[in-house]
Amino acid sequence: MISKKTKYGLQAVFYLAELYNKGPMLIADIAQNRSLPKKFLETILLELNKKGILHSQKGKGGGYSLKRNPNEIMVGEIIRVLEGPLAPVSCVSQTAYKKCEECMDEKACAIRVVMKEVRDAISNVLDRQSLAQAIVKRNYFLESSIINFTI
Amino acid sequence: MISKKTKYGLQAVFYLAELYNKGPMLIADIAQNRSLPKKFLETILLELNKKGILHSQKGKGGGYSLKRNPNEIMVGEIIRVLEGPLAPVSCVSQTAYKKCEECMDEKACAIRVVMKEVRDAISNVLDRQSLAQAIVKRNYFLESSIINFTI
DNA sequence: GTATTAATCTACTAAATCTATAGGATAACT
DNA sequence: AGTTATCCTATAGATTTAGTAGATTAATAC
Repeated sequence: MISKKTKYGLQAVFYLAELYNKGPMLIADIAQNRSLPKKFLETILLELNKKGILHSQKGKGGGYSLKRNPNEIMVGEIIRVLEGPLAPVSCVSQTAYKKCEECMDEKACAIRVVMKEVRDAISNVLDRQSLAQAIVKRNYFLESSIINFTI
Repeated sequence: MISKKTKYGLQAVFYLAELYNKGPMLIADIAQNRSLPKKFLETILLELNKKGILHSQKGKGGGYSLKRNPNEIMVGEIIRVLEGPLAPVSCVSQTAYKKCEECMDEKACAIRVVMKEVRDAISNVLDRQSLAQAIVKRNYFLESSIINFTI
């Protein structure tokens, strides 16, 4: 299960993606709009800023906005910044490989074989799907559920 | 990343899978053989026992063995017992659905749409792969790496 | 250049979870 | 009855999570 921090960050980023090109948004406004704890969100957005996902502007008229087009930011990027590697075990991570401490023989590890497949499966979803695509998909489901309701 | 508890449990279960039909194994032997902390392993195996993965026998000649054939135990089962639901967010879990606390409107959630796909991708790997299959796959890789080495 | 605005930084804390270990109870076998 | 091995409950230290407080820095407006 992903942490609240990651969920909050994703919520904020999706929010900014929907308002892309509408100018910077205040932390306070994002927090209020999405019902997120403001101070906590502050540290999350700061991290996303440092990792090149967001752009910030201080002072009046300032705030946060996406640094790149929502079409060019993959959901996996956000997850990696906030949650860490996608891989279920560090020994199959592509971006942050590390031998498992307790592992005696990596080659002879059945867990590793399975988890490699899991990592790839997760990556195939998260690294191929942009923020924009996710929103389109969400809107499609939302749309069809409204139609079902009104008929 | 999965916890050490889950890794230890998987190691033990794979070990028992390889020794299926060779009679019960002692916790102490499993722990020594796989270099796992014995007392911790004890609580892990107990949990797997209660959830119907393992069979135990007390007294002399006793120990632990798989309750079912390694072909019939999916890796996903073990993960669910030790780590919890496969889903990255509880609102897309098939086995343990629960509305996310911080969520305002599930239908309008872009995170949910993406994470549903992730859950399915993970499940497609873990719920279709038995302990026996994973071991066969591991042996195949091991085999071919030995061949590469000896040539 | 001063006031205002809004992000940045440091540091701290409460609560929960993880990683174990201790020690006695229970059951099975000899 | 004695031995063996799992079962059960409790506990404790370390780490992570979730969040807050308060001062600092930078940009803008006047």
